[in-house]
Parts: sequence; C-alpha cells; structure tokens
Amino acid sequence: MAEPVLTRRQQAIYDYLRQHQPTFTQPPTLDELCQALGLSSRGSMHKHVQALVEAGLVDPMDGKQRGVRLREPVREQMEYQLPLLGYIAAGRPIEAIENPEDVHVPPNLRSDKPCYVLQVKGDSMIEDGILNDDWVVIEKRDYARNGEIVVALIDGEEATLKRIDQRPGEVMLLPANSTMEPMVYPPERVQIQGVLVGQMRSY
Amino acid sequence: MAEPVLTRRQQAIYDYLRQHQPTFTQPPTLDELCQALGLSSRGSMHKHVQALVEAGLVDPMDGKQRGVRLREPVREQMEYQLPLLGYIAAGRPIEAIENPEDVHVPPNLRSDKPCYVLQVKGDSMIEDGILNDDWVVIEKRDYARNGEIVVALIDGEEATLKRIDQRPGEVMLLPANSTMEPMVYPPERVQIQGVLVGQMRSY
DNA sequence: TAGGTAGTTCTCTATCCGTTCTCGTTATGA
DNA sequence: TCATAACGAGAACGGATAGAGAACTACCTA
Repeated sequence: MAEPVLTRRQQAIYDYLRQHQPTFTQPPTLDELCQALGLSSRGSMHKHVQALVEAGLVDPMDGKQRGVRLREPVREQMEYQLPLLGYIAAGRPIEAIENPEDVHVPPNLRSDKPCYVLQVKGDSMIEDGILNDDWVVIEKRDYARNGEIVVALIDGEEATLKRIDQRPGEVMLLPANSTMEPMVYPPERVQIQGVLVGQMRSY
Repeated sequence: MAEPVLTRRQQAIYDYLRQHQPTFTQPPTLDELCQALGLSSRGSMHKHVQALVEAGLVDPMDGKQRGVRLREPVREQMEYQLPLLGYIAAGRPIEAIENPEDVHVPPNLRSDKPCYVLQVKGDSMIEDGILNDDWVVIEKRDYARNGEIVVALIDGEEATLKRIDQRPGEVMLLPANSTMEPMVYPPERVQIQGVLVGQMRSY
C-alpha cells in the first residue's frame, strides 16, 4: 500500500499523535490537539483529522460521542515489520534493546496475533535447527500446548527458549542439545511469554 | 526502456532527489528544490521536473494538489518479494513450480544480487540447522567460496543443497548429517547454481 | 432544566504552490 | 553566422491547503 501522501499539516498531526500516543491516558480532544499544534479553530482541526481518517490512519470516531476522541489505527499498516526486542539466551533475562528497531518479517513466518522478534544467543536448541544468532518470531501469548517451543520466564528473571512439556504439578523445559539436561520446575515458577512461530537466518 | 538521456540540470535534480530521498519527511516543493539547487525561479524548476516526469523518473503529481510534491518513482515495492522456484531435495532435479509464486523475503535475508527461494525437502543439512520444509534464499551465482552452502547441479540433472569444498581436481559436497557421506566429483560434473544467503522457517 | 464540553458543519479569507507564459542569456553545431 | 536547445528569471493565474470563527448538535453533569 502506497503512502497516502499527507499534506504538511496532516503529517504534523499524525506525527504528533504517534509521538504522544504512549503518554495519553485518553485520546485527545480536538481542542487539545489545537493547543498542541498551535491552532485556535476546532473546526480546522476537525478537517485535518477527517482527512487522516479517510487515509486510514486514524480511527473513525465515527459516531460522535465520547468526550474524547481519535486514536491510532492500531499498530502497523507496516504489516511486515515487527519490533526486535532483544536477545534471548538460556539462563538470563531477555537483554532488551534500548531502541527496539523494526525488522521485516514475511507474513508466513508470523501469526495474526501480536508478535515480536528476538535474536537467539547460544545453542541450547541446536538440534531443532535453531542456531546462535538466528532470529525467532514469537507470538505474544501466556499459554502453550505441549511440544511447542516457548519463551519462558523462570522466577521472573531468567528467560529461555525451550520446548515445553506441561504435566500435573510440573513443567519441563526441554533443550534440543544432547549435552544439556531437561529442566523441571513447579508451574508457579514458570511464566510463558510467547510461542515460537517463525525463524530467520542470514548467512 | 532506453536511458531517457537527461540534460545536465535534469540529471542534477534527479541525483539530488535520489540522494535526499531518505531524509525527506515530505516530498519537497518546487521552491525548496530551487533553493537546494541554487535557482530562483519556480517556473524553470517546474520545466525540469516536468521533463523528469516525462522520462518516467518522477511521479506525475499530475493533478496539481498536494501542497508538496514530486517523489521517486522507482520505489521498489517488489523489493521484498522473491520467486519461489521450487523444491530442492538431494539427488533429484529441482522440482520446479509451474507458477512461481512470490514470497516475502526480508532484506537482511538476501543479498543485493538476484535471488530466489527454494523449499527444502529432506534432512541432509540438518546439523547445520536446515530442516525439512525450510525455505532457503539463494543468490544466483555460478561460483562459490569454500565453506559456503550452495545449490549444486550434478551432471546437469541432480540438484542438491550442500556445503562445498573445492580442491584441485575435485569438488566435495558435504552434507550436514552424520548418517551421510561426503560426495566427491570432478569439477566438470558439478555446476554451481547459487549460494545460500538466507533461511526461513514457519512453525 | 440549564450550562459546559466537545464533535460537526459551514462560510470566509489568506497563503502556498503548481502551472503557464514571456523574455533574456549562453552554448553548440551546421 | 544563424538556428536551436538548454537554461534561467520573473510575472500572473488558479486550485489546493490552511486557519478563524460562528452555528449547530449531542452528551454529560450539577
């Protein structure tokens, strides 16, 4: 989809919304937008916002109620980009990247649920074909079926990528490396953070 | 399409656009272009830009709207698509797909040379983390450095994906599977068709 | 029920900017 | 030397963009 080509003002408003999105407790009113952008006419602002709605960049707010308004069209039109959140190595917390850059992920390597990307450090899953420095696409999810490969957080501090086997009273995290032993924990110590849905490697 | 043959000025403007494209938040106006190129007449600039439009190098901006203007045409949207040519399994020709569909490939999984995608059948490279049904991105190339993983055609009929080791008088194709033996051929029987540059897997 | 808040629609106006035009200068080749 | 093309300046026109403000409506609250 081609960029809708916004006018200067529309672009400024859109940028402002994207930039301040995280700090809003509520979507802003037109008046607040006017104040932020230095306008004094609600009507003019409405015209611009309307243009953004038609460009598909802002939620219609089409009814007209709600004291407050307008909102991001939910993440990405960039449906091929996912955030690279950090590195995952067995036994350490996920090493977060300060500025999560976006990486391209083909649609067939992800699910239609929210996903993110981690880079693998270590070789605990080497026999499942997951090597050091591979990128893995993770679907954000807090449960898993047995046999799935998951990002698990142990005791709230150690993150690891392992195949999971959940049994009554215990959870087994299975490495795919014959030099390593399965890890067994009581369920309350293991928190599932996501499930592997795709993988990429560059040579 | 033959090179449109630009005049000196047209070329300068085109170069400027290509060079600064990434830094634009918005396409420039004619006045901005004049300022950047050291002109003072919007009308003259318009004439040059018009020539670029007719040369097919710039978007028409044909109506007349958009407070701002002109931008690159060669916006490769195909840049993330590569053809899926078929399946590769050790010991058989590449099984071509009648209608090569295009698959999305992130830019970091490919080179800037021509590439294509194959789907792996078999597990001869399993210890290098290349599993059955994985997609591999292949750079089209007829030579390789030792240690690279290549698509090799043997006797013009059997295609295989193996790590290569070329020595005087012989070529070794090394599987990554301890149950399989390296294959040794005289160089004239082995034709390199491409080199592995990326890999994708869906779970 | 009244008044405040906030989205919507409207008109009016100013400015921006693409477009078209004319005119002058310079360089090149037959 | 003259015709032509490339180039540039500048003026004028008109549509697109932008903003102000008024009027209307819907909703919420006191």
